[in-house]
Amino acid sequence: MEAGVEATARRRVTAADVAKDAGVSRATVGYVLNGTPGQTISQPTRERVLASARRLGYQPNQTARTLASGRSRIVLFLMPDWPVEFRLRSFLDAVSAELGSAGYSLVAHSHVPGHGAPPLWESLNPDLVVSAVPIEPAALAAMRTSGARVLAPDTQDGIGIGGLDLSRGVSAGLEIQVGHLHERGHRRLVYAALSEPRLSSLVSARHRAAVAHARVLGLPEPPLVRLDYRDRSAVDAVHRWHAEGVTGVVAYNDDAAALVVGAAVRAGLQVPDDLAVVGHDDVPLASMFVPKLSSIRLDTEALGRRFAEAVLHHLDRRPLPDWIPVRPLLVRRETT
Amino acid sequence: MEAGVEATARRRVTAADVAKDAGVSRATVGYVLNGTPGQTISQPTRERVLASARRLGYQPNQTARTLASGRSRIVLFLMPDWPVEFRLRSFLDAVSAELGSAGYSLVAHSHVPGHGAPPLWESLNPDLVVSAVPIEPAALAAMRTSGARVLAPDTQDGIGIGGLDLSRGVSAGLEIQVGHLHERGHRRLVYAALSEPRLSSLVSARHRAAVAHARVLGLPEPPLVRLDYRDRSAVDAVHRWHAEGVTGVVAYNDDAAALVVGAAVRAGLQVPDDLAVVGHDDVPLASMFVPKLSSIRLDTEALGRRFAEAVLHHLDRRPLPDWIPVRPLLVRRETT
DNA sequence: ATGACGGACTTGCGCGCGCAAGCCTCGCAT
DNA sequence: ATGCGAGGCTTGCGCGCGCAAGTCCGTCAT
Repeated sequence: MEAGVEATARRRVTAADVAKDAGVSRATVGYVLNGTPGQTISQPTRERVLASARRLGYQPNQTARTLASGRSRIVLFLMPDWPVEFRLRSFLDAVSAELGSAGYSLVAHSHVPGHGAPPLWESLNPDLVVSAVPIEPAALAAMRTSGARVLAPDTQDGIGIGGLDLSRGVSAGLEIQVGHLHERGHRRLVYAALSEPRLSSLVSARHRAAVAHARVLGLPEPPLVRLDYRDRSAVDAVHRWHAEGVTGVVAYNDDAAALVVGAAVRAGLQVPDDLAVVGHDDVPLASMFVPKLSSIRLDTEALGRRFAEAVLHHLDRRPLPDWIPVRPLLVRRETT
Repeated sequence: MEAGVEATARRRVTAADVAKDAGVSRATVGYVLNGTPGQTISQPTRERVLASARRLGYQPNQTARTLASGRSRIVLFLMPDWPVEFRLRSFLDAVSAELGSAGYSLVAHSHVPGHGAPPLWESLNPDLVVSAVPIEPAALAAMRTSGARVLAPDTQDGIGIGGLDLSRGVSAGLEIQVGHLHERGHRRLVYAALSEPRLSSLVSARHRAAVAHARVLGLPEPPLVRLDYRDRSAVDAVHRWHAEGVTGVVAYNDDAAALVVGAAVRAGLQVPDDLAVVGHDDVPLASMFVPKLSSIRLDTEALGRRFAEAVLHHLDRRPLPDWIPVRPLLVRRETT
């Protein structure tokens, strides 16, 4: 670490410095640099200001700007403490890129309940808080009184977000999972998930969707089974299913699918003949597993772009455009 | 969405409102609420102020506070666009919790190069930017002139952070991987990674560490092999290794290990007799795979706590305590 | 010559807060 | 009676910026 840096740490350059340097008033600097409409600035002055700003390395202080204008150009995206696997990641990247080109910064944050950190929405003063999960009324009130607009799902069920129905895409994926097993001749199904407490709300929401679609197809309702990869629960479950005549497993995600398939293989069952399994998310691992996992792939990038678009509409208080669903894709491999 | 909310959206309550309500000056409100040392406030006044604040639901405006005090109590953690898998996640959670209890908010952000979003450090005005990867001089200068202190690794190599040598833990893991294979009698090793461009800097750093440790043990240098799960590269590699007498694979992470093991099984090789594989990270999947993957587990939570502690020291400009390394753990399963 | 008008700026207030410095009012020592 | 110091507040400035409302001056129609 060079020592000179600290010495150079003089006061940061403000608009006043630029003004003095360019021989104009501070307001003029603001008008030039912001291109404020309705203000006419002569070309020579404009150039002098721009030259001074560049020369001094002027960086507007966003904090002051936020205070003065009342807008921070920050969007806070609140998630439950989901594991951020790579699809969610590419979703966030897409959202971030899209919002970025409109001048907004996305801050994605996983809220871990009950660790006494100061709430992020207070420090950030975001223009908009988008939450993927319902927010307790108290916290919601706190956000609103702190000036932010909040977009959160109203139902307990899902990850629908305000007008933006993300859960549509999810339930569509489920319909494909269930439909695929049905089509392959499986009648008795179960819904399998890892006993990961952080995901339990999502799990039960999806399970409900699975039940609903099974009913539509005239199948018996698939029970929800939570498995733990640290014990024998998966192996036991597989044996039980085999005895009971269950032949199809709808997995919450590819991890759950892998666990089931692994247990089945170890139990000596034939996959997919004795037991067929469909995962969800199509993580890279799905195609490395032996046997390769059938799964559902969502175009999360497209989803992210759509989502960002909707967020931008919301920021401008424009009515939301029609939500064109992003169709999930079935990737058929060796487990069905 | 209830309609009443918008109507209720009156101006947010400020310290001035509280002052008026309590019949004191605005400064007094500040002194009471901040417990400013060196200011004596009588008990009755203090209680009146606290009561008013509570009654009105006063929330200090952090933006104004940041502007006035010059400190935002935000720490920005910059990562390359690593896939945020679950170990990194638990690391971040631990850091966040630890910083939170000291009144700081952690904002973790993956910088995706070249998407034209406004840089986050400007909007956030963080007290400290901690970067896991080296920062280009230009960006570093920009951060510093915008007032933030910056902690970034000086070497090109790794994820060492300022004085906090995270890379120590990593290379320790590698030594265990290489040492374990060596101990099991393997002499010709390769270092296998996924051809994920986002990880390439980490991959080459770790590969160098693997080479270094192999040399220490008197083994030939393990070459770096990048595999792609979307093509036949893994299967081809496995065949080649078998022909060349390579019997041990040090994998960059469990994904890479899974890919190699899967390819070996499909090629009809015996794991671990023909080919032994050690992964890294011990993701849940590692114990679900067939065969179960041997792997390295890092206590990322402990690592996170240590790290946060170091960050706090830095924030207070206290000298860093001695860095006690967090020892990685070898989890031996079926692939070695 | 007079005024209206618009271009090209400047003055100044406000955002909400932290904090230094000032101002009373007591009680108590002299 | 006077001085004095401390407790308990208030006044007021500054943080850096956006933006409304001036001010000044040259031009052009009347």
